[in-house]
Amino acid sequence: MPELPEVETIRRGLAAHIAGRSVASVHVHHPRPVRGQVGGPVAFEAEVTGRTFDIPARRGKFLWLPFTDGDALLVQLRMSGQFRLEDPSTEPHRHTRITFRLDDGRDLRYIDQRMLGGVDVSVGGAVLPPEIAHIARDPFDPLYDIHAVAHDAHRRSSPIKSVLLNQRIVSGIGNIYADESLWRARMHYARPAASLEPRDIAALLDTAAEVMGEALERGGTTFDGLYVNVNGDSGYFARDLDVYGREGEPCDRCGALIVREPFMNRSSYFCPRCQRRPRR
DNA sequence: CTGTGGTCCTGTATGC
DNA sequence: TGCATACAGGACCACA
Repeated sequence: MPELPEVETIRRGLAAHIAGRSVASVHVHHPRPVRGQVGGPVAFEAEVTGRTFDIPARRGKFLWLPFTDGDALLVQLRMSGQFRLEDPSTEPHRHTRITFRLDDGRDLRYIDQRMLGGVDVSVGGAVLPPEIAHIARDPFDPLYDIHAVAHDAHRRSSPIKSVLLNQRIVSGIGNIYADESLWRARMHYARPAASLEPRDIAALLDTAAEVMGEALERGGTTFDGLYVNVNGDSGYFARDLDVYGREGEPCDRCGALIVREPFMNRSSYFCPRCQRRPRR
């Protein structure tokens, strides 16, 4: 569920509280989120106990919690993963899957309703986990090369939205921010990437970075309890969305009614007047 | 090689 | 009320 702004909000929240903390104990409540661990939950608990966290890092929607020994905890939140830092005396959320007891007496709780994501020990992954070496840099990465991305995209036959969602081309953009960016750029989601000039694609990428930057300032987008920061609080960007989730409501720009269409097994929201469908 | 669709899960909303 | 269906902020993997 979380996209770049939400994951970055979580990363910052964790950075303020777990950097320098060591893990006193670990308890895995459900095996699925550690399914990648050889030896299962028991081995995971033993692997992580006693290690010390460094400053959390992120690429796109991937989060990792480096240990001071050079390894890391690689986290894929996918649709419903979240972290909360809470006092052990508070009642855990019903979907709490892993509890990390820290040496300051607080609990880091990994909560995940659907468990599509997971947590893995990444050997040697402190700087960049090898498991996500194929994930492209995101627009907030200092080494992100927007012109290289635009030229790559320009060679693609697929719809421009598929390009925005392809984490091997540019990472961090998900279904919400893809739709919001396309609306701002007045571009239809089905427009073939190859039909666009690299400069137009670069402008779209700039727009995507702009939208995600604004969302980050608001603490991310929340519709329900499935995205919250480490304190359990919601972000406020949902009230600033222009098209996502607004089927049947008037476009903020022209007043035409927002349309929802199926696209790649999910939904695309757009303004039929501002964002003209490509011919053919 | 590239691009698309099914799949992994649980929960909520909606319609009959 | 019960039941069925659709849908949900993602990404991997098989297959065309």
